[in-house]
Amino acid sequence: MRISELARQAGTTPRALRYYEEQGLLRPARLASGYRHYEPQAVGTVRHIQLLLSAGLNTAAIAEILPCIPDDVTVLAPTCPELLDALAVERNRITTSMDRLAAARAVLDRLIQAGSVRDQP
Amino acid sequence: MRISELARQAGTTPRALRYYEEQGLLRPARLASGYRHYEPQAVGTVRHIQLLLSAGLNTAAIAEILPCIPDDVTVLAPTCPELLDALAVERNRITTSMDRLAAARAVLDRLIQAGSVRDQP
DNA sequence: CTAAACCTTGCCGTTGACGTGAAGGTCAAG
DNA sequence: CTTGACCTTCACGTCAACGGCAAGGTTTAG
Repeated sequence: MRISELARQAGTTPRALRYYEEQGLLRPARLASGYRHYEPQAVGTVRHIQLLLSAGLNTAAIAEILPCIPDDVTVLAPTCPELLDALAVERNRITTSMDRLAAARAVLDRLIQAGSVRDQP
Repeated sequence: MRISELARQAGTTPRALRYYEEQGLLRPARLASGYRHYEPQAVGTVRHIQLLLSAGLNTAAIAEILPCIPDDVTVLAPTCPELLDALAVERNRITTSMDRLAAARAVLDRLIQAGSVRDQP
């Protein structure tokens, strides 16, 4: 498939896909015309990228982790053991972020609570 | 207290505090010399700002919400009812972020699991 | 065969929360 | 009274993940 089709199926833009390639996250084949050619499994790969990006990982971290994520999401292939540390680091980062989000949400919850109670004294 | 002392106590930098003021989050008094003068409670305010920033709120949203957060965190003063919508919007944003983080962490967990199992077949 | 709809590389623009000097005023210690 | 550690206001720089546009090549429908 070509870049626009992949973008459509993965819910992103061609520009983003070229950026991912520039960052070493994707390595599409090239047609004789110079056009990028993607395998169907690239859809899943891009979805993984987006997921990890939305979790606050940067492209460098994803580039390190991505090779360990198998094409078939349901079958976890033997991953790279030497990356366990990196994985743990990112896992901890995510947990820390979640804790901060929970704390911030608690503050908002208390404000919402106080505001709502005011309407029903 | 002056700006560097506040920065120290709140765990940030003078530059950030000036930025917060520029964005309308802080309104310190001024000495005759032109120096900014902060009340001790500003420490808590800055901590709230940092918390909300780390939760993904931007300074505009915080500027809207911050006036509703009382100095004494344990005593929730009557808040501004007209901001309940804005509060709910941010709350939902946070919840969405937490969900994404959880999903990403689950992916990492499965990779870590697969990697660890490999060492104990 | 031509026009529309793709694709390519290249390169500058954007957004948010600051960092980093520069040029100068202020204050406490010796 | 001077030195050094503060402080002030500009104002430009940074970083990440793209957006957008230009100038050109390719493919496909009619």
